[in-house]
Amino acid sequence: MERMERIELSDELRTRGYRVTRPRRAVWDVLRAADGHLTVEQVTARIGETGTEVDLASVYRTLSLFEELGLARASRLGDSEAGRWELMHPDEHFHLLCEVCGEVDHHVGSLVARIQEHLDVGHGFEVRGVELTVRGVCSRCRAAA
Amino acid sequence: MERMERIELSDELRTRGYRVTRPRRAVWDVLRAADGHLTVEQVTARIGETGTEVDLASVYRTLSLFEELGLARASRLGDSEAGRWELMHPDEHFHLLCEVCGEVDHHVGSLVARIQEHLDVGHGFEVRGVELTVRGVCSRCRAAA
DNA sequence: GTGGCTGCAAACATTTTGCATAACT
DNA sequence: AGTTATGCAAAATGTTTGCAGCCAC
Repeated sequence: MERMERIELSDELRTRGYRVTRPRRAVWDVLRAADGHLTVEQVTARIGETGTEVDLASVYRTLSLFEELGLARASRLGDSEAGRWELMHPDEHFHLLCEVCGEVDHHVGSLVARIQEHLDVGHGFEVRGVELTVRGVCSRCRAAA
Repeated sequence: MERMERIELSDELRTRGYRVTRPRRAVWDVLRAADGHLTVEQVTARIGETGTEVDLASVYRTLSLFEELGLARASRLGDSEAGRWELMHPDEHFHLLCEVCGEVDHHVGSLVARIQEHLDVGHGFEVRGVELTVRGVCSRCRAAA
């Protein structure tokens, strides 16, 4: 499984003429393991924990590349300054943003697909995707309050 | 009408012990006139166009205050760095984000309300609000392509 | 070997903050 | 008059870029 993911990345890169490098593998592995929503700072820190050192700038460049290749995407949920990154995954899902602690979780379900079906925005706007974010308070923060 | 809006702001501020100042009126007027989604830079520039000068820092502070008072809110749609501000309005609406030019439009409709009705995220998450963003290409950019 | 990629450092963009002064009440 | 809010400047934060050397191909 681990190996498969790595091979997928190599293919994705090499097929389009990009090189497979240590920073790119490292960022990929971290995003893969994290399952969602890390800041660049967090990605870099987690890479560091594994013994490898990768420069912030390289992480930024790598994430931009991944975005370009359709492998990852950024979002800026909440009020925090920093962008948060996750690997692209095919499942329909939306985000649960806790207004207290700022954490972002996923919620998988058909809701987004159903929205998209019923969507008619008119005005000649060509719909390419739908993003749904639910703001609220997560169970942990409710327990703490 | 103009006057009414200004009186509303004064009440909102004075009721809670805040002062009614030139920068606060200026920011309010600009947001009111713009009907949505200006960066802080844009707000400041538009104030400048009316002859008044207000410092960037004051615009930031004013917008934060408005947010605290529930009068305005920020969003960070798209890939741009800068946050965009709009006045809070009671209508249910969601955002149309053009992936080409980056512009954000509103779309009013019952969709968001209907989503909220059918929403069951489980996990003890307390839902407070729903944000829907539709990504795509606006009619202008489609025409230009 | 060579061209793309990295690390480093410096630039850039956005937002926040400290402090003396101005201005709202 | 008393204090809050402003303007200015400096700092903090997040992201991008130029360039010399390194490494994947």
